[in-house]
Amino acid sequence: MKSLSIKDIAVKANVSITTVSFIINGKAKEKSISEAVIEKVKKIIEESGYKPNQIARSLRTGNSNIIGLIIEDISNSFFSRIARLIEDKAYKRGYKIIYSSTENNVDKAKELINLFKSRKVDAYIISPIKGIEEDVQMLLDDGNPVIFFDRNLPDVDTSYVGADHFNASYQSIQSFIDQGKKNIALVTTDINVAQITERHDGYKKALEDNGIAYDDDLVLKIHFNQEENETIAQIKSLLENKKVDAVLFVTNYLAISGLKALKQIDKKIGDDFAVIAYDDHEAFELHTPRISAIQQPLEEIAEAIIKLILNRLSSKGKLPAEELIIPTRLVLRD
Amino acid sequence: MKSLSIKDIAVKANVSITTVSFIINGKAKEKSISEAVIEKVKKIIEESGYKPNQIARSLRTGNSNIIGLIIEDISNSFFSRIARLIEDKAYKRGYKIIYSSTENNVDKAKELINLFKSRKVDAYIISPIKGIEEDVQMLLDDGNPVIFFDRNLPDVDTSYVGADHFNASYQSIQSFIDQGKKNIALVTTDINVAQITERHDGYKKALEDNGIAYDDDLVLKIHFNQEENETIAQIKSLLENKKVDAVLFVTNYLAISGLKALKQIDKKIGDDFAVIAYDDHEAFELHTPRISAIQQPLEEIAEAIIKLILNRLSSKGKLPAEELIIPTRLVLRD
DNA sequence: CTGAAAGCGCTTACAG
DNA sequence: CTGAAAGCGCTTACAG
Repeated sequence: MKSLSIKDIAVKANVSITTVSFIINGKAKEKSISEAVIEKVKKIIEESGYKPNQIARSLRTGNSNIIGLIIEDISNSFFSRIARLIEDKAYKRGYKIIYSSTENNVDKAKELINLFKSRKVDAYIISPIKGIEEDVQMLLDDGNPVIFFDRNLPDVDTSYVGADHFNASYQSIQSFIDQGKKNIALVTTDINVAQITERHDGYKKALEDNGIAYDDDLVLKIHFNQEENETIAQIKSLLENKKVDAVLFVTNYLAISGLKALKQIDKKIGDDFAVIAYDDHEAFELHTPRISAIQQPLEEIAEAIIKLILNRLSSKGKLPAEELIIPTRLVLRD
Repeated sequence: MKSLSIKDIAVKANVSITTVSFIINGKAKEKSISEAVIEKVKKIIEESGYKPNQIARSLRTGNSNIIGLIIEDISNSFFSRIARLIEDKAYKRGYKIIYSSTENNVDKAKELINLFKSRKVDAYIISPIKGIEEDVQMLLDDGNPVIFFDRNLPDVDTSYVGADHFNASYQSIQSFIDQGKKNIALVTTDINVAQITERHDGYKKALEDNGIAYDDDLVLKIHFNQEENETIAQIKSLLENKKVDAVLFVTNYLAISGLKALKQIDKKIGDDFAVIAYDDHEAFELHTPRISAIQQPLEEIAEAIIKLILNRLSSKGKLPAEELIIPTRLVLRD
C-alpha cells in the first residue's frame, strides 16, 4: 500500500498541487487562496490521514528541522539525562533530535558527522573528542551551527556550553583541606580532553594554593576502556599502598568502581577518610554513608544549548562564538 | 558553501552521472564499467570528500537504512542500555538508529510514529503503550516491519521480544516464601501495560500456589508520573501500617524510592525483612546490604530484536509474527 | 562499455 | 485567486 502524495490530495480536491502545498504550509492567506478551497483541502487531508513526505521536503528546501546530537555514550546517565532534556526542549520548538554515541572512537565520531551531514540536519550538538577538529571545521565552513557541550576543543572556534570543571574540582579539594585532609588522591582517566584536564588542574591549583605539594603517586589515571575489575584493582592498590585520607573521583562511574574497591578492602568512609564524586548518581544518595558529589545543573545546560542553537538557526549562522560556563554545585552529604 | 553533488563529480570526471552512481553503489562491475573509469571516479570522490545526499537517495529508493526506536524514556537506564546495544548491533549491519522517548504519552507516541513515517524509516522497534494500536496497525498494513519489545499489545499481531515477566515475578515470590516470609507486599505502578500486569499476576499465582491468601492491602499501586516524595511517603505508610516481611518492587526506580523510604523510617533489610527489585541497578550492588534483583538479559534481548528486524527487512515483511520470551535471572545478594 | 531521461514528492518564482 | 513548470540530488530501466 503506497502512501498518499500531495498529488493524490490535489486530484481529490480538484486543485493544483501548488494550492495544496500553500495550504499545508500555512501560506494560504498570504497567497490569497479562497476560504472555500482551504476548507475543502483541509478536510480531505484530515480524512485521508495524509502526511507530507519530509524527505521530499528536505530535499527541496535543504533543511530538515532535525538537530543532530553526538555524545560519548547514551548509556551513561549524564548523557542520557541531558539527551532527554534537550529532546524535550527541542521538541517544544518544533525540532526533532536524533542522537548517536561515539564510544570515544574518533572514526565512529567522524562517521556520525558524515551520517548527519548526509541527512542534512540543521544543526549539531556535540560532546566532542580530539581528532574531529577538521570535520567540525568543515561543518562550520559550510555554515552549519555547531554547539559543543560538556567538553571543548580549543582549536575550533564555535560556541560551547559546559560546567565550570576547574572550579568544581578546586572547591572539592578546598573542602577536603578545610576538613583537615592532607593526603588527597585524584582518580581520573587517561582521556585527553579539556573537561578532564580542567578537573586535574583544579586539583593541582587547590593543593598549591594551600601549600600542599603535588604528588604524582596520588594521581591514578585509569585507562578509558578497561574492564571494571582492573579499575577496582588499581584503586585498591592505590589505597592500600599510599597514605590517603581523601579521594576525588573525576567521573561518577569511577566513583562507583571506587566504592566497590572500598567495600572489598573494607575501608570505611568517615571522619578519617572522605570521598567526593564528580557528577551525582542515584547510588550516592542511597549509599551508607551517603556520598558527596558535584552536581552539574543539567537543566540549565540543556536550556543554554537549545537557546544557542535556536539563535544560530534563526540568524543564519553569522553570530560570533559564545562560551557559557555554568557553575556546578558541591553537595556535601553526611 | 554548497556541498558537492553527483553532477559535480560527473563533470570533473568527464563521465555521466549514471556512471558515477553505478560506481558509488558498487554496481560498476555488474554494469561493466572499465577499470580505468572506476579508478578515475573513485579518486575524484576520494579527493573531493564527496558524500552522496542520503535524502535524495531515500526519496528515490524509498528506503533510508534507518530504524526508528520508540521507547518510554531514554533517561531510564534499562532503555538507555538497550538503546545503546541496539545501536551498536544495527550499526555493524549498516543500519542507523534514531530514537525518541514517548514519556508514556499516547499523543507523543503517535506523533513519533508519524515523524518516523514521514522520514521513511525502514523499520520500527517500539516499546508500546496502550492507545497506539491503530497507528501500529497502519504501519503493518503498509508493510513496515514493527517489533515490540519489553511490552506487548495483545490486540496487535506483530513480533515481540520481552522478558518472562510472569515467571520472574513468580520466582521472586517463591524465593521469599522459601525463606519463610508470609506477608509479602508488591509495590507496582498504575500503568496498565502487559509487562506490569504480568508481574502482578506472577505475584498472585505464587501466593496462591503456596496457599497464601492474596491481600489487596499489601499491593501498592504508585501513580506513574507523581513526585518521588509522594511515592516515598506512600511506601513508608505501607511499611508502617502493615505487617510486611518482604517486598517485591516491580521497577528499579520504585525500588530506589523504596530504599529511601526504608532509610527514613530506619527499617533494616535483613533476616526478618527482605527486598527484591525488578531490573538491576548499579546502586543495588553498592547498597549496604546489597539488594537482590531480577536481571533482564539486555544483550540477548537486543540481539533478538535486531535479528527479527533484519529477517523482516530482507524478506519484505511476509513472515508471521514471532514471540520471543527471554528468561530472566534472579540474583540473590547477601 | 556508457549516457539521456524519467521520476521520487515536494516548494516556489513566475505568470496569468 | 490559482496553476504550470523547474528543480532539489539521486537511481535505474532502457537504449545504443
